[in-house]
Amino acid sequence: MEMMNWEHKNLLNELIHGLNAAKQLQASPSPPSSSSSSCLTTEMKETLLHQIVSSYEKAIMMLSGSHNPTTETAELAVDLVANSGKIPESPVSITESPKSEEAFDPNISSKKRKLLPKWTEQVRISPERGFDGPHDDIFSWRKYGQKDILGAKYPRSYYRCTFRNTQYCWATKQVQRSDGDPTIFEVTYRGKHTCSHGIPPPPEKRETKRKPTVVNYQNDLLNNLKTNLTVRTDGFEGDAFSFPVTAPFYSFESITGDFSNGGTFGHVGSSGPLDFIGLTSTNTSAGSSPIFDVDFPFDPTAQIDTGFPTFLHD
DNA sequence: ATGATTTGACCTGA
DNA sequence: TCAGGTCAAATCAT
Repeated sequence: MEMMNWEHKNLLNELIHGLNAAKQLQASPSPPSSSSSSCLTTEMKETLLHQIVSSYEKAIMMLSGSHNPTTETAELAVDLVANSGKIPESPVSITESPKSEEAFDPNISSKKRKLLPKWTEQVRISPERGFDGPHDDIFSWRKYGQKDILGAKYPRSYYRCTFRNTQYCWATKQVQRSDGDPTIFEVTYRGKHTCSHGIPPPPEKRETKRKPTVVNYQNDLLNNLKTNLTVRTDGFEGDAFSFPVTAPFYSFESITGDFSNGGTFGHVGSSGPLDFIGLTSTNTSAGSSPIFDVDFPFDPTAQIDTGFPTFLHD
């Protein structure tokens, strides 16, 4: 197959990923009652919905290279499910947050900071590549501390958003290497990014050309994807699907297009109600990757209007 | 020169 | 009091 660049592959993977989930959702008859065993459960639909939204967000983020709509959209997805008849148990380990205007408060108190949404991801690195730790999201972090934790074999590292002082972005993350499996890093994020990820707010709203810094982030992401990693989202309470607010993560084999082995993609857990997320579920067969023969109906390098709430504030 | 990281000191909440 | 989280001066990297 002709070499397709990483960005295209990732985009295709995400779009196909979302499409698969959407198809499953579509194929599921809406149950008149809760009796049929062939129908997806509400939890399964919820997971599918998250999957769809997540995939499209990731694809959009790759294309736009800009902001991060994920949390808002995750909340929307949860709302949609809730409105369809069931109030889901929180599928994302995010605690309620103060509203967004507080995120821009340069004098946000430590108490308020503690109320910022918090969630955890487990990131597996490839030890043979000599990777020290996860460097795996599009955001720009500055390390501000490291601490030995009682009973933990490895120290915990503390990072904050690079744009904390310039854009009052209060997002932080902690990285803790797992005692049991040193190839796994537990990354705890706190707070949504309110920054524009290095892009100075444009003088005119929208219609902005992508800045070189964004390209760098995307290149970084692609490099990381090449060198890294598999993300496990199976460590969460119950069988919830995690909604990372940060960059998309992939297993290496997904990116290289080899799905013949069962193709893990993002959610590789087997404990959840669904194990459909691998791309083998549809029109892939061993030894071939027909999904890569799809034409791009648009210019993937073009800036697009995502329609999501943005960080391009006045 | 500038920005990032390191690391001991300090702060805070349980 | 102590563990976890943050600050900030010193140091390092570019």
